[in-house]
Amino acid sequence: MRSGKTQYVILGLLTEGPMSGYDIKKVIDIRFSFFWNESYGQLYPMLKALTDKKLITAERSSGGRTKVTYAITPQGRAALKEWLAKPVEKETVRFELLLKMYFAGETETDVMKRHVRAFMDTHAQGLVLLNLFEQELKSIVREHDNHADVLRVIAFGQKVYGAYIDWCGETLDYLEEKKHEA
Amino acid sequence: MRSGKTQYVILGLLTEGPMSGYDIKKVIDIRFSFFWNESYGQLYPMLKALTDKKLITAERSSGGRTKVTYAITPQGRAALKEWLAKPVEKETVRFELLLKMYFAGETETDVMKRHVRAFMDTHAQGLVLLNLFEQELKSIVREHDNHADVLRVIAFGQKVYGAYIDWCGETLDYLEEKKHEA
DNA sequence: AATTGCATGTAAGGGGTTACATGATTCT
DNA sequence: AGAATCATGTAACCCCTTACATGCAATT
Repeated sequence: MRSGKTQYVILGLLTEGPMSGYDIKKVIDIRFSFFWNESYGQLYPMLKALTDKKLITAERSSGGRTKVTYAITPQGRAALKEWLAKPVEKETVRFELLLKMYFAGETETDVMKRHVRAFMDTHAQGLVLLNLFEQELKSIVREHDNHADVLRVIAFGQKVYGAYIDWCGETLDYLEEKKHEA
Repeated sequence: MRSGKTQYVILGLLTEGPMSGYDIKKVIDIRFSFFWNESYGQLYPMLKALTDKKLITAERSSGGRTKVTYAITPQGRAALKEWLAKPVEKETVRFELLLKMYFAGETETDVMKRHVRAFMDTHAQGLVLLNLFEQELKSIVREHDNHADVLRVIAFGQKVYGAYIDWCGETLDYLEEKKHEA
């Protein structure tokens, strides 16, 4: 039982209000992207399963386009709360970049420089988005009271991405030196 | 083709010298644990597959205990180098802690404090191990010339774990305040 | 008229963990 | 003698991504 957290992402998002599977996916892609991801292949079957378990309700729109709006039930809220109380499982991270850095001796220094620079760029871009998201959140008057919690989540991303970028800077310097040594 | 990087971990480690599957697992568990993981269920079948593909050779020990020592072939080295040159794929990270922080409104503040403190503790311990590993590396005379590269990998862990711990400190303060507000 | 976005869903297949099975060797 | 560690391997099972299929609605 490594995971099975898809259900809790769904339940959690539905506490903010009813949504479709498509909406949920969008929110995850945009707001959660730096710490979470889900695919339709996980989401849609799970929405069905949660409906069967009565943790959420499904309402199919009458008329033209098929659209299913899901809402959380009291049982769903209880299940979410139960999970929230459970200890966080040890996450298994996998950094391909570090693997390559570890084996850097088997390739050229320029290859590694490219990898580190690419890593730096993507995370610098990510940081920009996080900063934008932070500003956006701070500007709008608090409609929901989870604002402050979300800011903490964003702060995590900012700190960690900052650390990544720092490391990349140092490592690029190191690689530059290494190159001239050889 | 999300992954399939197990093979390159094996090839990479075997560049340092011949090893058994058991050895490889140990090295990954101890030295790579903060950025990589592998299970026997992945390792052993992959060792067989790599042997079939002639990227590594297998030598079974004669006598008592069954032990298979693997060594990299020139083709294996070439395959590794080829992979090293390929761009690093976007890693998909999943932080259950952040998911819970995002939905913190649905539970008690003390619950979140526990989670954050646990996260802080495990990574503080991890940081100690990383510092030890760094000292150890710096103390022994460089037998292999990959020392400096490995130090860079360790530095990544130190920086990122430092960022985690920082964030935990801030977040614990935030949660403390939040608790007294309510 | 065509493209993009909205919207739901399934099937196949790969990646990965866990649990189990088996047995030798070394340490206490 | 018993426990821990060395050592290899398999099978079941789950999680997850990718690719595909389908079709409506809004935009350009």
